[in-house]
Amino acid sequence: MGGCFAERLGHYVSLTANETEALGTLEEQGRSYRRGAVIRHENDNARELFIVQKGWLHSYALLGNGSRQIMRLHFAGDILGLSSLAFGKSAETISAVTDVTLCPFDREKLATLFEEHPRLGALICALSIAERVTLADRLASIGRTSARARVASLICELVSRLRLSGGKDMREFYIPLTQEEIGDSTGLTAVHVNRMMRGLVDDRLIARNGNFVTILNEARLIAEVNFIDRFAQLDTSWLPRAR
Amino acid sequence: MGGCFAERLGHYVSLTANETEALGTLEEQGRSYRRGAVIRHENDNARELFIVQKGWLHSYALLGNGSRQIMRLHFAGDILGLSSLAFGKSAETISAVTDVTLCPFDREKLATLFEEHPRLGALICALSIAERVTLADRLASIGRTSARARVASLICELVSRLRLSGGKDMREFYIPLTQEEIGDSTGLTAVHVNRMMRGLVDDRLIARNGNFVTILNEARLIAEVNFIDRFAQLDTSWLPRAR
DNA sequence: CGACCCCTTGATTAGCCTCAACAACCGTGG
DNA sequence: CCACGGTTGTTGAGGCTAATCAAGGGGTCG
Repeated sequence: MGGCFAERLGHYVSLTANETEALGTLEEQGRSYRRGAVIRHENDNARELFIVQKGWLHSYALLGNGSRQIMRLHFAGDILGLSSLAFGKSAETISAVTDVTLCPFDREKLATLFEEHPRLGALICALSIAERVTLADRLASIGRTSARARVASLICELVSRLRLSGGKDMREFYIPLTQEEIGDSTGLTAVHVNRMMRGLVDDRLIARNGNFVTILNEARLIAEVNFIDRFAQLDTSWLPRAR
Repeated sequence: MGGCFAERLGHYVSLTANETEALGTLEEQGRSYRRGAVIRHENDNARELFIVQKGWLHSYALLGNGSRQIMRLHFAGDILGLSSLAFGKSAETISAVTDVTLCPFDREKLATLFEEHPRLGALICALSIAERVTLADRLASIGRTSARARVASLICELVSRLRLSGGKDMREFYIPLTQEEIGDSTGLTAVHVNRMMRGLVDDRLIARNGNFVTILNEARLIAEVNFIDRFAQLDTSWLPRAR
């Protein structure tokens, strides 16, 4: 416990002792939520951000026509609720896909961080930009590719992100998403997601067993998709010096 | 021209003399490009950012299947090329929709800005987050709404953004986009964009005359769409103190 | 055991794409 | 000044993809 945020940022730069300490003082006690819990509704006033310590979450918008668009899945290490920095309220609903533990910290304390540790402020800025770019990738996937490619693309994204914590050689993944959730991520109906997954299985690109997905032919899977692994290559060379 | 950037950031906070000066030193001489010029290709190494001084641009991705997804339209005052902060290269192709003038400034100088003017660093961070949220709005539009609603939504977005510089009472707008570009923004074909526009005209929601679009029934237009005007309400209350 | 959720599959429908043809417009060069 | 090619807008016909509607099965939790 403690240091969720430092651990995350430490992936990108070597933190000084000063920085690590400053990050430590941001965080409050971790909080746990049950599967299905709503952490925050769209338009809730929000002065807190979170680091995900354990579990899966997703953020989504509910539309007037009753449908839902999932914007992003969040795993351990991800920063939640950045939109409160820009708007003071949540732009999306955030809810727990599995049981989760979150490390909250206050938005006001980030101001101090920007003042006293400009390198960390700039790094957070870079992370939010990287998140925007992955959203743009998904936009291209949904706007301009077939249903099959969208599903394959989501699988590629999950694989790439899960390997960050699970090791580069992982081939089998536990994916606690319903087909409806996959549909809401990819702009498809659950029924059609089912058919597309079946197609991928029939073509031996993947195998499925309950919520476990095994990658059988990664080369072909990637070939069907416009997948770019963004977070693999964050450039931190321009950041100011550490304090 | 100095001060493009200061002018933009000045919309959100009152800049101190110190801050204005610091922003002024960032900028190099403005550069002009002709309609259709590519400012930057996807994956170009890029150490520069730009502020748009005049004209329209768009950023887009070209997919393996030959199609294009336009991520965002950029107008006067917008910041271009933020993705180079995260990756050191451009995540998207940026090109000029009309003749444009851009004010470039160097990425390295932003590091100094983060150090010496933490408030401005935090503000830039907030702006990049706001941009992410508008991208998420478009994702929901494309993933979960009909062709007609997507086109209407794009019109609403343009109207809202053009009024920022043109005045709140504007009802007629010059929109220098081809129907193909509208399609590439909304995930539709040019042919279908044409039919949807025709529908909006037939229903007297809008009128068209060449590239001019007049809003006839804004209430109904908005009612068909899940439109939220994000930039109207940027929250800067948490920012650190100015220097 | 029943209720509910999720997955699966089939049949049908609707929305958007593709292909095609033509008109209008623009900038260019003869 | 006009002829020309190229781009953009417009409209129709037909086809394909994904949605909708529907029904049944398995699993889990109370």
